[in-house]
Amino acid sequence: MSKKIQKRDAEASKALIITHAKSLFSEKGYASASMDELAKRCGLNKAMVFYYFKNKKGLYEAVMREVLVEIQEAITEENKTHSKPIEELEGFIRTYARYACEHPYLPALLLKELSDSGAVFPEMLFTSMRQLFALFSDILKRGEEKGCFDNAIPMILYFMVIGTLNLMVTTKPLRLEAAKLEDIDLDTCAGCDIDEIADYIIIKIKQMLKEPK
Amino acid sequence: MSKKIQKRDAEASKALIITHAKSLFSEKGYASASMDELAKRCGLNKAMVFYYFKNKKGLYEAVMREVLVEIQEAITEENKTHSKPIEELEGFIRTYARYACEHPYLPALLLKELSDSGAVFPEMLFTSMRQLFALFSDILKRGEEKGCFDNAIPMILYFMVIGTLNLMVTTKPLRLEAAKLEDIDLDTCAGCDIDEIADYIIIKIKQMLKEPK
DNA sequence: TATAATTAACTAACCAGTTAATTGATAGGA
DNA sequence: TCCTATCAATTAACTGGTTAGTTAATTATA
Repeated sequence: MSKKIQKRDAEASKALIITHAKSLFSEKGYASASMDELAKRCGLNKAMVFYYFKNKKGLYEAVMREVLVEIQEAITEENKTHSKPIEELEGFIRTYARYACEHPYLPALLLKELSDSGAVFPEMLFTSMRQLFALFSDILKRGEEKGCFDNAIPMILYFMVIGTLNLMVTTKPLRLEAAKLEDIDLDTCAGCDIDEIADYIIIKIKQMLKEPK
Repeated sequence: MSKKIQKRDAEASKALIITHAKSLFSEKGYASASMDELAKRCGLNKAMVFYYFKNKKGLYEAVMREVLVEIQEAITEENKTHSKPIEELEGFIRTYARYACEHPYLPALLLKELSDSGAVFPEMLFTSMRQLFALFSDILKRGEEKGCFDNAIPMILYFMVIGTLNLMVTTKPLRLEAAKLEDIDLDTCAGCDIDEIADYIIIKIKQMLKEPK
């Protein structure tokens, strides 16, 4: 069943649209992303977008679904390789960090959605985010039961982790620019790579969860 | 010099536009905010917007400037009442939290800007954010010199604080909705007020900055 | 030959920004 | 106190460009 190269390939066209839509939406945001430009980037006729995805919202929905499923699967998969809560937590943070850095459309799209309270597309951001948060929350809960974590409020800690990582990824160009100015002595971590950042967050989160003795 | 009520009042019209623009931009984002709708909300003619602010970008600039100056002044003012770094840090977090909660357009606008790397209006977001960050950074630096803080990377800690607070504010409606569902046992802190959240963050940040002995 | 994929050309709505005309406040002179 | 010239504030109506979405015809494939 190997696919031969053909002029017409529904799957290929669909995938092409999603790929370019991911970057377009994350660059411009939902409202400013033009379907004309998307078609041009894909090298397809604009009508194809509506043929496959009904309308702009439908395309955005498909994009968000793919993005969220991807990150969720990556993290869930990685999580299986650990048994101790501390290792699970470390894995969660490191995997999210790497994934966000390699797929920078994710933090951009997520922050845009979260700053809108899901104005464009509530329901599914909702379910997917809830599932990811549930995984994080469970790790902390198990850790508390085993006595290795103390005084954890999962919701706040969750936003601490993904909020910080998302911002560190999306503001990278901004921080690089700020580093060039030398009027005030300010370290914007412009040179830091994502693993260093993840390591630092891990250390600090661990410190936060240490039981006071 | 008391202003009498008159049919024509430039200052009042200008202020009216800014006020409604703040909420419109934070609700819809820059691209989706329509100047027609803004004029309707203000009860003014659309041409007034362009008469006072030249163009949409000019209005957005004015809005962002006001918002950022407001928060910066609030924090700088509060900061003067403290002398010890730990108290300064506490004050910074608590003031930002309260201000963000009382003016929810701030977190919405900030997250939108930061997720774009300042695509709409870079220069001044830049300077203002840098000044606010400089204040935060200085507090940590002084704390480290006095030996009360350890292993602080200001940029990451800054995003940890404002990232978490911004997200907790903007996602409040989302978290309230999530709390109604009971399929999985998940605490979304729907009932938490901003002071409790700020207190928790303060405790955790303090723990993170404790010198290891 | 039937059907799925693709296209060019179109529409109707919207939107930022302009313009020229009009209205209201006000200060100065008679 | 009234008249009026001036200028600032306000308006309705318009423009040109863009956008999401449609349609009917065309081409490739099995």
